[in-house]
Amino acid sequence: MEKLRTVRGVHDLLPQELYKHQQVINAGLKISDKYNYSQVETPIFEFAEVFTKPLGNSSDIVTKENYIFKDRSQDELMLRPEGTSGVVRAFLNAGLVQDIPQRFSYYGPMFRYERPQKGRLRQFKQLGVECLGLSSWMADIEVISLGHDFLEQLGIIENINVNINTLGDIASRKKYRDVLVNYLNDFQYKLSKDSLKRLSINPLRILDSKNVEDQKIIKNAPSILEYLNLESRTRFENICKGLDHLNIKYNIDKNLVRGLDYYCHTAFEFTTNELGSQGTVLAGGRYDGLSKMLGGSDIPGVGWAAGVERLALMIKSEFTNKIDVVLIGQSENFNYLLLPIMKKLIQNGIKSEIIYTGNLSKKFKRANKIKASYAIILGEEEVSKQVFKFKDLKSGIEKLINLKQAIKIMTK
RNA sequence: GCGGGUGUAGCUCAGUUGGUUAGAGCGCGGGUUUGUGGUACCUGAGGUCGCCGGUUCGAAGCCGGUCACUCGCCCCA
Repeated sequence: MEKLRTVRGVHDLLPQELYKHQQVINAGLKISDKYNYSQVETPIFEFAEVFTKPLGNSSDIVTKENYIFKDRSQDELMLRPEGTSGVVRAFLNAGLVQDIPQRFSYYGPMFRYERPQKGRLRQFKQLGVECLGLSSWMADIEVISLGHDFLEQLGIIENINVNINTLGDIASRKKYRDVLVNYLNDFQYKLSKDSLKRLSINPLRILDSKNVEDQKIIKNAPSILEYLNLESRTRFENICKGLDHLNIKYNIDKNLVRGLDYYCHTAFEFTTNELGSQGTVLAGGRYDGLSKMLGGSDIPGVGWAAGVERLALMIKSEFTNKIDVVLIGQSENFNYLLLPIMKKLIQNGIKSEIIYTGNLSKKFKRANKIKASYAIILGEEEVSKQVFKFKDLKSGIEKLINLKQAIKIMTK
């Protein structure tokens, strides 16, 4: 018992829980399809560069959270830590640059070597969408709208906050970065260790530090919104306007930045405070530089990914396995006669189970336990009369009828 | 990677300051019921007290280590 278990942060999914995941995934794929995002699937492992190049060497995902290994031909492979890079790589490989825009949805397991927590596993599922080939801000709005509809479908949107920010284009960000570093330099002695490290590597990330002392400093830091060039600013304003048109409520969070290097312009997060510290349930943004980082041509893109497990923790629907009918033989000799009957029932879309073992009392107990609505009982008497006994397990009423009649009752 | 909490039956949990055969409820098996369930009653099975080591005459309870879960940090979906 102790010897055989799953590895840390990796869980089995039994019907109860898997059902919820399925609810999330089905809702996500369905609404994505309505927005004309077609489902794709990419491998769960890739050459490591597919992820290391775009994610950037300073990101935690690359430096400490990856599952990286060499296979027997000494290729450096990585279990995918996120979905976007793989989808964009597939898009480039398929030559779809010739046929833009492309809208994709996907879901599947991702892997990150992190300390497990509620809503944070080492193998977890993400469902995401990517809109490739459109630099128009309309695509940003579309994608956020899709995410919003998704969570609305799941019935959890009232517990969600939408936060949005812009990182600007490269020029704006560079300008802002200098201003920010200049500002933060004055507080070097007060910054947390981590933030101090980031001051030279990735100063924007300091903005979403949760360290209390850092936050005091950040509070008065200059805002990127003041350093956007005209193009970046109008883009952001137009997106906000678009969300207003859709009646999507959002907060502008000037400290919202993304951990991954390939993001630019729009960044957004859908968060909840129902899940403790792992409150981000869906997040994404624009990643115009990604395609080029992967060695492709300059293809803009925008998208998001949602945490299936986190969303599953929020939905209420419960799994109940109800069965239409059980087939019961008076003794084991009758079991083989039940098989063709069951086959007919199944062909008519009736969920069935033959209860093979036990005396009649046991069989009915099981019928009850598995929440069967009806029972078909076959014994000597029935066989001689060419019928079977059909019992409504709710009312307890029994009658002798044939298969056709039984199917009629159960399919209406 | 860092810090706090937890680990006793399939599940939820009791277990006094270390002291005989470690308990309950639910669930599971058998029976009351030789062609009939849900209720009720009777009865049974199931635990190396996470694992390893130490202290002790004696450890589920104390100490150390380890593993897992959990909460927070980091980071992220």
